[in-house]
Amino acid sequence: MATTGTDLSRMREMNQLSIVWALRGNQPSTVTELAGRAGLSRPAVDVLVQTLVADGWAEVEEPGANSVVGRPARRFRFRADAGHVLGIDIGVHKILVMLSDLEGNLVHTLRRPADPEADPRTRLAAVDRAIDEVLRRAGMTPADIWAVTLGVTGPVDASGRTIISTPLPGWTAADPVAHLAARFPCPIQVENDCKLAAVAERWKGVASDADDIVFLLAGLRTGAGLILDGTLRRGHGGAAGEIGALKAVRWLSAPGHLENCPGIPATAAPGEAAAWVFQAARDGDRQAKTAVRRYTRDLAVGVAALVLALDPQVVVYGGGFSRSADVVLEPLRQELTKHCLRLPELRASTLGDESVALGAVRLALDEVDSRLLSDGLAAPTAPTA
Amino acid sequence: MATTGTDLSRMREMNQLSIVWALRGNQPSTVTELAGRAGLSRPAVDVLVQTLVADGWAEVEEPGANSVVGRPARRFRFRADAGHVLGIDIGVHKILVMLSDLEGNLVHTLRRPADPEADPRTRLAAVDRAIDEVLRRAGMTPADIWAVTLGVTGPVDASGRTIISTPLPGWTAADPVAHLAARFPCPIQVENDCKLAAVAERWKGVASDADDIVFLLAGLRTGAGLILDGTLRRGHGGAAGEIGALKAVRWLSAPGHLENCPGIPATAAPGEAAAWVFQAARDGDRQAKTAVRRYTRDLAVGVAALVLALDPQVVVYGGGFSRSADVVLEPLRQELTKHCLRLPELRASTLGDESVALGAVRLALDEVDSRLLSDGLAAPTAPTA
DNA sequence: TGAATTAGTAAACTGCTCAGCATTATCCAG
DNA sequence: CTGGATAATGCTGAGCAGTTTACTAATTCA
Repeated sequence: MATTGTDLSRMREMNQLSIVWALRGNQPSTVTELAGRAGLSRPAVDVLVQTLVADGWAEVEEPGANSVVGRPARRFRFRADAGHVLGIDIGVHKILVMLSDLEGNLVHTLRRPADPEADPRTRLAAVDRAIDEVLRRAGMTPADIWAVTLGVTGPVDASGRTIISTPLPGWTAADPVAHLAARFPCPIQVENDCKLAAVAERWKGVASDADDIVFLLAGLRTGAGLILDGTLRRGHGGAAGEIGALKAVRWLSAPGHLENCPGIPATAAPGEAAAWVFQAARDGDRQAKTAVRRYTRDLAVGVAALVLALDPQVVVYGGGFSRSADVVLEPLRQELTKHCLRLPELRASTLGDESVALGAVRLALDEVDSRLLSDGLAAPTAPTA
Repeated sequence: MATTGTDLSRMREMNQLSIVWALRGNQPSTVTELAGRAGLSRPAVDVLVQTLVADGWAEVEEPGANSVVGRPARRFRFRADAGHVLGIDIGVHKILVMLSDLEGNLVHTLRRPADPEADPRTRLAAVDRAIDEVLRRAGMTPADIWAVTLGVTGPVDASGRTIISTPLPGWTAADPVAHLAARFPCPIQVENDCKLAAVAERWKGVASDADDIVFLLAGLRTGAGLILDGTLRRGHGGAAGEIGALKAVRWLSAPGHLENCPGIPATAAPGEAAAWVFQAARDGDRQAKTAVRRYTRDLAVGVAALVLALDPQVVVYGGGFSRSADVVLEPLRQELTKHCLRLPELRASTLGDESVALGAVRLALDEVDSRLLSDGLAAPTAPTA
């Protein structure tokens, strides 16, 4: 807790930031409203907001039709389009690129299928093409981007590399940060997909009210992302949440119960088998229900370990299987009751397979914010890594 | 991230606090040194430190023999004895009371045996007597105490009550906060013993360099305390770290391997059996070594679950068994290698059975600090709950 | 004894917030 | 259409905190 001394200029910086925080994510606001929100006096807010307008961080909205008595107030709006960030999900089967403004509004979203067998070079080339397409549509250049966050499967270390256990072929040799740094001058971040999805779920998803969250990315692979006390926990080596690696936790084999369920039509695509089983279970098929129960039982051990270790408020069931949460959540709850001391809330994700890219956007925005907090806000320009 | 506006007086408060922070835990310091540490100018520090002296937070040390060239500087010292806190460990077999000044120096420590079968009323009465004795020796009254933290076994909720699973007979009905609040006007806190021991280990123990710590309280009971990103994680319901409740994790039965080891002399006291086995294993006894290996194997599953879930930097082996860490750590390391992706450092606690009370002191001091941060520092007086 | 060095102190200056008052723009009633 | 009521804006002076600069005081060493 090393508090450091403050002087006047730093104080002004902080007050200016508090105005930005009060402006952002709100309707265009009058000076009086901002003064209330930021806890400052009206004159102080006035001059602060003037300099924000002069620097390009905010813009004035001249008063229009106003049904209230008295002189109509000018309203100030945060210029969310002063900068943009990219959130990118590099999945096994797809690439998802999201372009967002500084308020987190999505400007463009682009989805491209990916070859599951592609080597890192090919995969990164596909990512490059997708990014180019998004920038082209938005009429932007890499210099307009303030931060980029990439999501990949497998644990990611501090340098953005995936050392151990990734289902992306050859990915342990890839250095995605270096690859993107060649094109983007701004900060570049790589993060594990489960962690990003957890972040998204707290930002725009089903757990926005909770500070302690265990997020399950359930699909053909199972993973977890942890948010404790409102912030993402990466672990010392970036490998937090990898409980699936424990042999007693059968997350690796759990989806097998679904894929090997008797009765799956031979016509079903490899990725569709699980969906078929869930639907069959929903329709009352006996064998399918057994398969789901077995899957849930294997899943529950790992979830219980996380719940007992962390005592979260909410467990979010997300990932590709979350569309079938209606047949999973109840048996999962029953299994957890057997294992746990205190049962957390169980919720199904609503963000579907966009959660990873969305979480990447949020992390990129956090990066921008932390730059603002440490460097203060001069004119809005892209920070350099 | 709701930044709030600042004005001059708040700024002064913060700078004053930064001087206190720079003063505390250091040798008596000159104004110039403080200015460097706090990042303020010399004149500014001078007037701040003057008011600190006037308020009773600091005292001057007139310059004595000084071998350096130039005018000798006055030195200022934090008045650590301006206030005191109590850290109390209510164990099954013992009660340990620590009285500490504001710098964390222990003024008095008192250990009293406790009846394992005592009901809560009797136990709390014994605690009262121990507290009275400590206060008497220090010549203090309850009004001189600024914060009290109690450590108990079993998970503790936000109100300081232990709802589930405690080895203290009848304790679920006890309300220790209410009991102590009748005597102490200051803030009172109750916390789980494993969590407190973890805090102590990061404060004065073997993990002071780490921010992500899994602490094991190993004894006839096994428990865990978690420190992530440098702060204690309680979990949403205060039950974080209770991985031992999982059936696949055999922490409940693990110490049984030691107690049921053949060859234990009948003369050994019930609590001494384990120590005998550890010693025998150290001496090369075949059966004892097998017992230790079995114990370690059961222990390792739970540790591996925590390590995989959290990816800590350090695992600290503490509690009553930590004296025998030399025969446990190596087999534990081998077991963990089988389970984990990334092996954290393994360290043996050096605080022994004082860690819980010491952690309680640290938490009480944190309480005092957070009061200072939020309320600022007027004259040093005991805060009221 | 005087030069060098460092600490303490006072004054001038900058920059910020705030309170209060005059000004301005709008609505509405007569 | 006009004057009064209402509320936002703009301006000025007061107060406060920290920095800079310069000066004085106290000590050591040659």
